[in-house]
Amino acid sequence: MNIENEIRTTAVKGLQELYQIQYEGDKLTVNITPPEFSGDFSLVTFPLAKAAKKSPDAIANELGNYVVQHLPAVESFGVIKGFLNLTISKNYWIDFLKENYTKQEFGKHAASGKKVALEYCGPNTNKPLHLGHIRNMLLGYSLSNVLKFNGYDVTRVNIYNDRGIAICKSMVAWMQSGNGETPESSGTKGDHLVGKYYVEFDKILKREVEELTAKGMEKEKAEREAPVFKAAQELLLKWEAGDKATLDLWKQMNGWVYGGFEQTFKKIGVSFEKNYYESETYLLGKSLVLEGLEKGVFFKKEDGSIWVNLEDKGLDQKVLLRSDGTSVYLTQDLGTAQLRYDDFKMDQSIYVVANEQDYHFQVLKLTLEKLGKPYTNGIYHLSYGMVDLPSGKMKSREGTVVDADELLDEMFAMAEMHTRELGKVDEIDSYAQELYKIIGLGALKYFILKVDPKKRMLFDPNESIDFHGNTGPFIQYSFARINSVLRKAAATTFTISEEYVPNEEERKLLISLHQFPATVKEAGTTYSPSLIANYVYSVAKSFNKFYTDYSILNAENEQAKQFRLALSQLTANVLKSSLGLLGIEAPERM
RNA sequence: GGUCCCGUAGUUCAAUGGAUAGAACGGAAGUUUCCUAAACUUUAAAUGCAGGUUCGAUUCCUGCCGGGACUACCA
Repeated sequence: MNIENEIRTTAVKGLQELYQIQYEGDKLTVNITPPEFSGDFSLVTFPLAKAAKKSPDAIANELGNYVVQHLPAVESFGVIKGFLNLTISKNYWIDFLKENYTKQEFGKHAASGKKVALEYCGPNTNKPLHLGHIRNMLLGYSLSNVLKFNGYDVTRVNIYNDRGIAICKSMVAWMQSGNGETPESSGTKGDHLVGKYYVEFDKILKREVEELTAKGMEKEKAEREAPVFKAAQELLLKWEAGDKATLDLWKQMNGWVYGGFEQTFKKIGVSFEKNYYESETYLLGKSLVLEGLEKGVFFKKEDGSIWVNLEDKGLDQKVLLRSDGTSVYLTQDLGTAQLRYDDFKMDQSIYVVANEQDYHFQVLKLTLEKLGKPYTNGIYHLSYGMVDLPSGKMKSREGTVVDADELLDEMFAMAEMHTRELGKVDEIDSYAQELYKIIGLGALKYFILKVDPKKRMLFDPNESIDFHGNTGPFIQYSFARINSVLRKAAATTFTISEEYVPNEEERKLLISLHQFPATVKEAGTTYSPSLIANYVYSVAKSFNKFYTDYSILNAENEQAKQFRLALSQLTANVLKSSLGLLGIEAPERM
């Protein structure tokens, strides 16, 4: 139990004994005391004034006395304008350091037995991954790490939107103008090759629409009547009918895409334990819809289409099966949800999907609820904000997407450039290529993960991602520097004296490190890796200040040296763990 | 039209209803015989507008202004 919670618990007892009032511990406000006041933690007494029928200052004094008497870790208190500032005894901090500095995984929770399935990425198979997918993947992967750290049994899953009109468009264009091009024949990455023909489809379509409108046809009609569009629709029908040639080409082109995706996943450092494919779940979805129709929770219209009515929930009627019996997006998602539950029987199912699909997920949950599915309540949509460009939303058709592979390569090149500029290559040369990747990825991942997932964020391709200041490399550098010191110390255990009195900066750093477990816990319950990013930055900053102001290896005496080495060790562990939770590697040197 | 989200320094991001709204980049000025200067120090600079609730509002409520998303028998 951390000290903050002990303060809460003790204060709750105090309120009961002093004023006979019942108060819930988590409703008490306990913060780290701002630097301009003396004390370590502050309790706000204003909200208690009414119930206790006393002034905030009087409560603060009485409660302060109570806490000091009943909680040995608290040695003194001060009261300023209704704020009760508590000072933790130095022995508490010394013991805290002693107990934890050797733990590689300080703060990690034991397994709780709770199962979580976490879906992220969810690409279409007709074009390469872009910056939007990068935010998605980084969030999903990081969150999976955080939940594991907090004791959950997490399975990472991906869902491929591998069927439908989009992939048919790429197929048609490839048949018309591909001349048998393959990734091998042209040396093009598979997903990019298929994406090229998706763009090609649009070009052909545009040309044909122009020809038709020149002959006097209206634009909307021309878009439907264009031969290439009709060909794509026919291909979709053939696919649904199980036409062998169509299925073979579909499998081949999707195979190219999966090969390409696999490379990108590896490059960015994410992975999945299980893949789902909509082509394999839509039939199950259909059967669920029919099941609902039989139960009378869905209804059929005259044209044969099947609907769910969500007007009682403040939404609309939504189609579940088209009049021709084919399935829609929602149908597939119903099937996927069921299949996943059958596979894992998980307590919670998290979907990392952009907030443009908020409405879709409301509908999905309510529809599953109508079907009476027991796993409905465990579904959580982590709705993250989209990545915008200065010009607005990214649109693949308008060519304004930031390609994932290109961005990653740019980051690696930037990392190399910065490292060379600083003249650091010589010492590390054989390790250099690996290091550029570690640093480049560190910069990119931190840049994205430090932003609150729920908020949309801006990416300006013309402004390069920083390597200085509040960035991934800053934290990586702090870690590398600590490591350098620890290497020179050439020891892994240190003798911490109970007599040692930590200075202000050491104390501040200790408090900061002490917050690590609580921070990770909160990041998990709020699904916000950004909390960890902001936290680890403050730790690194705190350490760097300490590092410049005090010498570790040449400390004024042996006591100080041993204490500082242990403090450095714990800092290194926390930095490494935090970065690891964000999916960022911590380099031993840079 | 309806539903939902967002407006914080020049820019990109922070701030469970709590003390003087924090950082970073960019701007200005400094720190290297000493553990890695991708660091550290100093400095100027912000809550869209108007009300309300509260001891206290960037945070909650209402209205307005501005931006965005969703509202397909697309996925």
